[in-house]
Amino acid sequence: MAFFPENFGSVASGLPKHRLDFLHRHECQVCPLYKQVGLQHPQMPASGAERPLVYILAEAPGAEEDKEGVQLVGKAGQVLRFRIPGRWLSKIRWNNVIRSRPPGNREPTEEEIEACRPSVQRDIETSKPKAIFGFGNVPLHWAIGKNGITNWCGRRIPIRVGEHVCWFFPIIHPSYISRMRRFQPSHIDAYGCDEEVAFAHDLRRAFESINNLPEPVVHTEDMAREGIEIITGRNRGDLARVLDFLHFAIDKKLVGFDYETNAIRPYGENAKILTVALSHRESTLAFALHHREAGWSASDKAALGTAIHQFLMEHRGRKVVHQLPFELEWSAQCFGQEVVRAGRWGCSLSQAYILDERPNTNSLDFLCLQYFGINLKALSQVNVKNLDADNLEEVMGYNGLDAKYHRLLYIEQSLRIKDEGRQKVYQHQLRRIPTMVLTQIKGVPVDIPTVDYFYRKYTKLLAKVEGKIKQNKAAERFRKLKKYDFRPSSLHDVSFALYKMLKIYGSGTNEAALSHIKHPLAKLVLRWRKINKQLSTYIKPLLPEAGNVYNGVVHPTYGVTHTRSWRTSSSDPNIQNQPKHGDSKEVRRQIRPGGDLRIVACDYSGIQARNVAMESRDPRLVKAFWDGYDIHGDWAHRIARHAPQWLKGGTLKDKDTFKIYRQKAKNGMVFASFFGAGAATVGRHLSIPEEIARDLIEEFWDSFPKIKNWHLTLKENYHSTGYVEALSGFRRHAPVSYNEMINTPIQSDEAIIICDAMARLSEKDDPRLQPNIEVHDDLTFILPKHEVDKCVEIIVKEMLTISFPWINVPLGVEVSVGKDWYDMEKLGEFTSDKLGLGPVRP
DNA sequence: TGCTCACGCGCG
DNA sequence: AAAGCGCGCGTGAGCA
Repeated sequence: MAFFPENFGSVASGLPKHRLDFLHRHECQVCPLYKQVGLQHPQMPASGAERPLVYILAEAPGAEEDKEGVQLVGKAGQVLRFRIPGRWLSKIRWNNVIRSRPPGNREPTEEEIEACRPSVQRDIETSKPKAIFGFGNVPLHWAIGKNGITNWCGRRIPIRVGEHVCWFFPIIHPSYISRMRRFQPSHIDAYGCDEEVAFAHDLRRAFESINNLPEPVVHTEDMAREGIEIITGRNRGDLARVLDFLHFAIDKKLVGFDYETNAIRPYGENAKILTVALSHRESTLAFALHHREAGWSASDKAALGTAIHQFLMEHRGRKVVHQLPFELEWSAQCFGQEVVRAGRWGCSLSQAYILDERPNTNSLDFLCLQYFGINLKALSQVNVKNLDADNLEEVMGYNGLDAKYHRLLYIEQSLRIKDEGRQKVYQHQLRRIPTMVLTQIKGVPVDIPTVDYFYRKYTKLLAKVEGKIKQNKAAERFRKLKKYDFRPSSLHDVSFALYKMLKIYGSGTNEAALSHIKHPLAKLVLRWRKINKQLSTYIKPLLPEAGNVYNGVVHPTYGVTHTRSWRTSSSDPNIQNQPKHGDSKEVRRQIRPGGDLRIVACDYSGIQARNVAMESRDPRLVKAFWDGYDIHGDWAHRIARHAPQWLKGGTLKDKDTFKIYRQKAKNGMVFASFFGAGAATVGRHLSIPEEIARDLIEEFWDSFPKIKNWHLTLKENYHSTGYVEALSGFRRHAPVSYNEMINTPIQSDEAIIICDAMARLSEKDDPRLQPNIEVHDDLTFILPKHEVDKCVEIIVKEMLTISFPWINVPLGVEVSVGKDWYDMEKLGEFTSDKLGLGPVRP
């Protein structure tokens, strides 16, 4: 008897095969726990229903369980049993991955788990449950060979346990919930900690799904490899075969598609697509393109290029890939930008992200294990980092498997998206991909001489500060004590020097902490950090040797499947965090298109506050945006009334003072309250006593009752559904903290507004209207000087067009223009209501 | 040497 | 019962 299927070979990680066989053969006789004394119920048998629907599998018996001889009757068991509906109790069977209590409740070892596996497996084979609910990491690893319960919980995975195939539901271990709880919930709708919401919801969904579970299918290696054909280009007829297949696929509704390349980005001189794979139903074809071992002649390659281009332009179905931005960017660079919007595409990664936004859960490997119970990665031995050096057949095998599973995964997830009513959100997600890719390709112009100038300037500045640090008395003392130079970059060194050696009163090493310290060393450390940040984060990545700038253009990547809030992110290098304030801002001079070109930045003004109005529909806040009521100024006055000491002797009658305190009221009080801050935080922000802050907040909620209401409704909905949903339709799943719960809709509404406007501009197919940069509330363009006015008119109109029914306040856009990204001057400010674009005033 | 982690800090 | 959140990247530290 095979104790576990081959495709879960990783279950055995750590133990050599002979040792596993030994443990499986002799079971309890060789179990390290066998000889343990003092156990009241060693080798505890499974209990409960003989033919259960649900098999509850926990880690190991605890003290209470050992005493009673029944699984999950201790504290953790109570947490779990509290949430199991009574009608289910007769349909459940209980067991643990190991059946004897380990000393001191320590985690069971792999040896113990494997010694116990045959008996647990036999019990499952005999009792034939429809589903196994596995609690915590130990059963998860037992079932699929993976750790990471917080990533896996709430899913269902088809698994094979010996002769029995069933569904596995990973759920957080109740003992973790019990430990995290801050109070004991008195009824089923109360939750003692954020994680308990996830726990309860996962459990409820698992029970609810039992009666309409599909047949579980666990893919084997043979199933995975079936129907994959590879073409090297070395044989007669190879070219015809590829052309044939492309012709065959051209009218197929759903084609899995995948490239293997020798680089992540397609911009470098040597960037090449090595192999290509297409998959349709039972036939998958992977063929060589520019791989080192490909057998094509130059004319073959030209013919292939033409054929692929034609396929991309004329394919009438949908090409489905995993991580569409990648395939689109390469397609555009290698076959022409016109292919980006020529055909229809699908993205299984985007589907996964829309269904569940948790990070690190959206790789093809993860999802294939989730949906098909197969460990795809284990089937290939390719070196992903250097595919061109790898064996061609191996690379194509890998490529073919990927394309095949893109398609299969897409089909599975399409059903799930439909079931959960997520089509509309997925469509929005899909729409922003070509939009973002075209912005990536357009890139951002870098002025090389300026980069060079800043590099020299900041290198010198850094050397100067380092010289001063060397001469510093305290740093000298540090050197004598520690026998090495004081490093401003080391938090250890900084902390030791200031708090241990110099015995300065305080703690912490961040700017807030160090800025209060008078000692020159603290000042020097801060100065060093500032300069080093400029140099290493904003200047060095633009130097030629960093390899980010191609022909004077940098192409930051936009992530559209990474964030917990549906915002985009930017990387390699990050273009969304370039300094904008104070002295640091000057590095923006590096972004300069030159000639007659101008940088034009269009910012949505106060978009997040407007999102709060949209979400809450609070009458006073909504009115503020229609009538121009100055909330922040009003609250500056109110704070001053409650806490006159706040003004430190100044008066709000003075214009400059008012401006400063209006800003403080905005950030410290108004926005903080919108986002769920409490009295302690507001008091700290405003430097006023917590009790006064509490009174202010009370008054604030009296003024904006529906905002508070909205917070509470969000919480209620979150508790009943297990996720937070925004007006945008984006969902964030448990566990979500109270403040995250408030923030998520705001950020995701903001994201859909800007991405929608960006997509509309991009779809006009006018290269001038394709933004070069997107920064959450800002679209930045590069335009010829004489076309700025004309283009801004179109851009502003598109950005201010109201395209969602839930927008209940006017939108505003502020435009500024400059020769580089530093010297930007305001061009104008526009609002949707004044342009007659709506929305309708409520 | 390569990996993960915490921290600090830039933006929204 | 109380509660600012969302990113990416450079750095050192600790571990294998």
